[in-house]
Amino acid sequence: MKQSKLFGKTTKEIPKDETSINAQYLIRGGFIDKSMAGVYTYLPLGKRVLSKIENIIREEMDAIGGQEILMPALQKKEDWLITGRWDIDVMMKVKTYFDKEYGLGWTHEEVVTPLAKKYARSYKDFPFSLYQIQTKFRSEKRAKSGILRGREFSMKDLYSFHTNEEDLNQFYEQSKKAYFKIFDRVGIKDKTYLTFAAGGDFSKYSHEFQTLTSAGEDIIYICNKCKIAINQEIIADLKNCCPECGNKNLNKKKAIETGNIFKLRRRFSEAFNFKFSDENGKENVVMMGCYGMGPSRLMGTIVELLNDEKGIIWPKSVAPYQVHLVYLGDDKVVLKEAEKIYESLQKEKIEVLYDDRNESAGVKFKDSDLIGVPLRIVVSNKTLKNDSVEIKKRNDTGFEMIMTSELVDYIREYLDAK
RNA sequence: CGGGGCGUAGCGUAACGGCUAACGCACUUGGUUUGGGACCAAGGGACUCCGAGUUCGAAUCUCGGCGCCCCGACCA
Repeated sequence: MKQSKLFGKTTKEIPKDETSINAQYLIRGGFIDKSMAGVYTYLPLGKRVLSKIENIIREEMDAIGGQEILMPALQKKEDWLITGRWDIDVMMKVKTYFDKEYGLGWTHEEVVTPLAKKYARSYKDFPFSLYQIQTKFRSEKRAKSGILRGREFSMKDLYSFHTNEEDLNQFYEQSKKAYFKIFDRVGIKDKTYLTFAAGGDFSKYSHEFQTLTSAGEDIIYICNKCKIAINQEIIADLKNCCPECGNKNLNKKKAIETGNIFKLRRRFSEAFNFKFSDENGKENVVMMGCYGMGPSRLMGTIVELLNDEKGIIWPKSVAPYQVHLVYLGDDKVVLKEAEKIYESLQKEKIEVLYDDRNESAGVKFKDSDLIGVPLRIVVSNKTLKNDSVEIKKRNDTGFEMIMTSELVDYIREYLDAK
């Protein structure tokens, strides 16, 4: 992508009504644009990051047998009345000209349960799991912290269906592992803790995945022994969650909830009378679990964690581009060489953002630091004297000179490295 | 939803109740620059959030509304 044609602009000034790091850097870098409180547009750069995060999640959900579907955001009022959740305050409602009401989905049990019931009646159909990545709507009383808590946001929600509790438990454990794989791949695993949290009216506890950051809204207590955390909301139940952790081993921290998994058990299958026939032709109620994770919140969390005073430091896995090719000077020969490199990298299917703008070196470097692409390649008459380019890693201060002819191999090696 | 703060050009800010609402960034045109946010010159862009009121006169004061941010509450 030629930066001169890229829609969106970097800015020097911080929007005065945004104080969170993620919002400031993402807006300044031209990743997102605020539409209203808690509602953002993802600009080309931001959309690329979001898509990459979504694809990582997609791959890991597929790996545990999840099948991707897409359910409606516009939902039937009747099904919400069945579960008694129509009048919950986070529910956004829309009304037509003729006063017909619909709900905007903030979760999808009310859609997925009737759906699953329609197609799965025999024990032979189980277990299975369905997921989607979709826009959710929640009427947050107070949207805050950029894309960490919005009223409209991207969410992956997976629902699993089982004939018995052991099978649910087994899948539940599998999903924990899948979640940590995702956190690992997007570069925030070492700050993310499995956390005991309140379970609601259908199971005593749920598990959250809490990522340590000062921008977080939750207080968790991390057990120094077992590396498991407990949400402040249920800290009184400490002994049940983690018997071996005494009070003195706990470390109090602020964190953001980056995932949440629930054993729904029979809460929704009972409400919708979702039963299956077992081997003996006897009917039993289906067991369910749900597993949520927000790609947009994950994106904000990554920015909160991985940045310096100059801008964002994207992990390779989710960076909008892999390489930022920067050309300096106004020399026609240099420009031509830069174009050549740009084309050769594109031919090699390397994702490259090419700063072809007629800006001063300072502007280009500042923008490059802000956008935070992992590898920066500088082409100037200085580097070309030696038939080489300069390569700098965003997360490193030094740089090295590489022969132009060896550039593709260098990049490949860097990208393939863990 | 309670408390606090703020609404002036795309963004950041300035302007005692008193001339045509000023400046920086960004934008347009021309020229000079080109390894860490360059310079010169000439431009364009504002119903000062909306509505009422006070006043000879309102961006400025008063009231109401709307919006935005922060703290708290809330977040199966």
